[in-house]
Amino acid sequence: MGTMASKPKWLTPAEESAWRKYIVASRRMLEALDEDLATHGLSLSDYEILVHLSDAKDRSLRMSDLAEQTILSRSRLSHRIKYMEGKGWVERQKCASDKRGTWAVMTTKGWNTIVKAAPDHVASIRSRFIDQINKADQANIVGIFEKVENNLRKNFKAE
Amino acid sequence: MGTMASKPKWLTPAEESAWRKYIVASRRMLEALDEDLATHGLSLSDYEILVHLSDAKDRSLRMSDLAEQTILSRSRLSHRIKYMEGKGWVERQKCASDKRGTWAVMTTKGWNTIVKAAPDHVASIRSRFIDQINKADQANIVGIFEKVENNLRKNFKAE
DNA sequence: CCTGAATAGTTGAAGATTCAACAATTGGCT
DNA sequence: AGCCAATTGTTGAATCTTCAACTATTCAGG
Repeated sequence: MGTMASKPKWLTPAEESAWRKYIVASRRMLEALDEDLATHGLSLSDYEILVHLSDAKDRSLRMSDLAEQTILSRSRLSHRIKYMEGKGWVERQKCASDKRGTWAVMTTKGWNTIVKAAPDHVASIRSRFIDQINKADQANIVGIFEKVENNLRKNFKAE
Repeated sequence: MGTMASKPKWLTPAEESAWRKYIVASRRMLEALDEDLATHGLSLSDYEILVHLSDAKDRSLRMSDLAEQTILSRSRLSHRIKYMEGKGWVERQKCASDKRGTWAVMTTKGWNTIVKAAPDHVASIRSRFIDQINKADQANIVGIFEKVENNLRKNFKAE
């Protein structure tokens, strides 16, 4: 990135509007989802962690894979897993093949927790997001954010 | 919201994909913008605070208005302004008409800071978001997130 | 096989954010 | 006027996240 400045090419009103609408609505929606989940004693990251574990083979993942899938820093995940271990939702197991590694393993209790929370959470996602957009928009969203992410990846590599 | 559960109506693969793409790309993009701004010693919220102040009459806003415009909790804003006061970007002034109130007033130093940062920031927004989407998508985005937000407001009122 | 660089994961402290309680007004109502 | 509810803003503690340092291990190359 660096100093890209030359002549600032300001946003047009339409662009600005798109940007602000997006930012504001996104933040509020995330907040709302988080609140909904709080009913089940879960934060959004807790939920994501549990989802990825429940999708994984043996409901287990190496810490670093889990971190990547959930877009959490290793450190953050480590702290979070400690908390979740306390709750009895996950356990840590030493990894045999790579002695540096740790498996995060979902417990039955963790499984039950997410099974209970999932329907409500999906319903919130639906009512707060999916239901607000039609099929065509869905495809658009996918396309748009795919581009956004590819672009990020590209620029990141470049540095 | 409450207990909405009846039969969980899971997301279709297309819906799920739209949702995940959106979430993941959004998070990464925000991160990237934040990093870009860090070059100028600003966080995204600092920037937002300064922008809203610089748009306001006399570059001043009541704390609660500022909080609303930036979507920050009052407490968070209060802490943040303390920090920014330390940086010399803003000052607090007692409000005469309402003795409970406080004005947040942007200083010249604050103004200079944002003037310096703005071109780069706008350029990041452009390269990481706006440029990835065409005119039609822009209109779509506006429409979608307008609906999302209206819906949130509605449900919020209902509670 | 040995060495140095890279990877996995954790840790404690520093920094940021939320939470709950609080003081000081203001506003509406009678 | 007098009272109670609501509003404004701040504060300190609790919680969460980032940051930088660290250990242990693996991997690649000579």
